[in-house]
Amino acid sequence: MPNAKKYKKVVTRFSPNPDFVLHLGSARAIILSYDYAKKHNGSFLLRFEDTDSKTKKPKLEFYDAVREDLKWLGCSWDMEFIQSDRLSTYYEHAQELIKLGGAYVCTCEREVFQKKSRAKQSCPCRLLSVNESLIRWNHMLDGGYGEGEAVVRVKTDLKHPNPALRDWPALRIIDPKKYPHPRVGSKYRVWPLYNFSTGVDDHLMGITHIIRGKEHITNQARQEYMYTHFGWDYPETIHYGRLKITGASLSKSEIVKGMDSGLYKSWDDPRLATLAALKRRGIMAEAIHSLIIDVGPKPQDVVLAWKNLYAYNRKLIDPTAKRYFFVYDPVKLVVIGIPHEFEAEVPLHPDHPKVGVRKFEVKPVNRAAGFLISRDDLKLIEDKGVVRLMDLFNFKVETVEADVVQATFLGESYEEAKKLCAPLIHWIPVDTGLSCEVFMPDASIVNGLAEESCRKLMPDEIIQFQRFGFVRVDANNGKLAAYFAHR
RNA sequence: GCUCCGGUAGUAUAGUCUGGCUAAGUAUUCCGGCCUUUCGAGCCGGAGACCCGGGUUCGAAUCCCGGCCGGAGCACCA
Repeated sequence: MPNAKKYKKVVTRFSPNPDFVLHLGSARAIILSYDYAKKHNGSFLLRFEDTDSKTKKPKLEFYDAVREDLKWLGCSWDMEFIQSDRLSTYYEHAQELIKLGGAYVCTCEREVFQKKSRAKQSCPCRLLSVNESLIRWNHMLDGGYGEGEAVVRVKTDLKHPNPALRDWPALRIIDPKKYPHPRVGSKYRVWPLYNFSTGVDDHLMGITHIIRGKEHITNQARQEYMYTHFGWDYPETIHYGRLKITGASLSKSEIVKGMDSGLYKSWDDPRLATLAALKRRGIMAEAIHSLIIDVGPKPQDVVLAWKNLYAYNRKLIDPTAKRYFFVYDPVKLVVIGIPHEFEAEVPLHPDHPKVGVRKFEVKPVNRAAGFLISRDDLKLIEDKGVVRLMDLFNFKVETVEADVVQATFLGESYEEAKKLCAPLIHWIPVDTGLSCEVFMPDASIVNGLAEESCRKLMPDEIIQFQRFGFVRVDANNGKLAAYFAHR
């Protein structure tokens, strides 16, 4: 953290446009900003940057979605601002800046201005007196100009090598009838552009450290001209690179496209790396937190592997996730020669016996009993010949057909199974089980039966289906719906 | 095209500013072994990297130059 000691109190902010949901990339800005503020006993602000009702139109639903994601991440904010409530503040500062000679109202057509700017020449509007500029400014406010007819420009250096920095636009007119704002409707016609509102707000709100993506590096250079006009000091900045995760798009336009085309049904589709999707899959906020902190704020781009995130998450959930049997794509297993009834007790967590057990009753009829096992295990069974049902007994395979395996009881001893190198498989008694579908990360669905004791699972619980993977319970009413997290 | 920025193992990261203390540390992944009534966890071991080429220097991942590759910006978007 650069120069943290220079400031009485560190203040950081997260400033999203509420036109989209938050994703793993957003988490970088949020967590770094939040953590740095808290580490220095400072405060963390949330500021909605909703000043464009035309091309990046905010949507009401996203204000709350952002708040919820932030809370979920554990990054509570000390103050909240919404830029569409602050238009009068921007107007005051625009007027002041014009008075200071640091800005002017430009009525040139865009192409005309660009041509002049590229030639490093001043446009005629720049040469107007402060008074004339102020008259034009009032004209913007009172409706004398239509959309696109006038813009406030901040004076910079016309000879700056980067043409993007030359006299950048600060406020423009949006037709309030055509493009009403979702919060304030058609009340305002003059709206600040990003660099103006952000620059003014960062100063007014006492932001000391800005942590944001490197796409804002040139914006800093732009804003510094304005800060100089006002006589303000620019905050410390950290610009980090893009964060990507293999296989999942974090690009807004691509995700929106997928939503529009119906490819994704919702913002928390398991294929997406939105915070909502990760949450639904049972990725803990703390896992994302550790990951982001470890990745840090370097300017390099980062392409994460999912396994990396999973490793953080597994460390968190493995100690507490209860274990259950889930037989996917079930196949019947009939075992004959069973000498007596069994009541199997299977620990809910192998490393923590105190958590308790689940019980299974096996009552053979004519010394025979039926079970359901996963089709995946068929090959294993055929290959090995001798297999153990976990925490129950060993059997010898007689025949393996497409939908049923015939077998003979071999013994109860676990030691014997070990000696015979018998593989251990999970199972449930036939005619029991809770219908269950697991939503996989690729949006496919695995159907099967979860053991009876899963009936009492509550939504949001993160459990492990043994030999299958960790899942988060999404819904459980007569039928279990779960989202796959990872192995 | 112009203006910037960056390139350490499969992935991520430490070290780079202030050259030697590091025959490059850590996490994860992968492989092998141990343990374990899960293909989970744990334990032990192993494999694996400084983009390339010059230069400065007694000595360079660290400094300089060139190349290559990647990224960002060049909106009356944020």
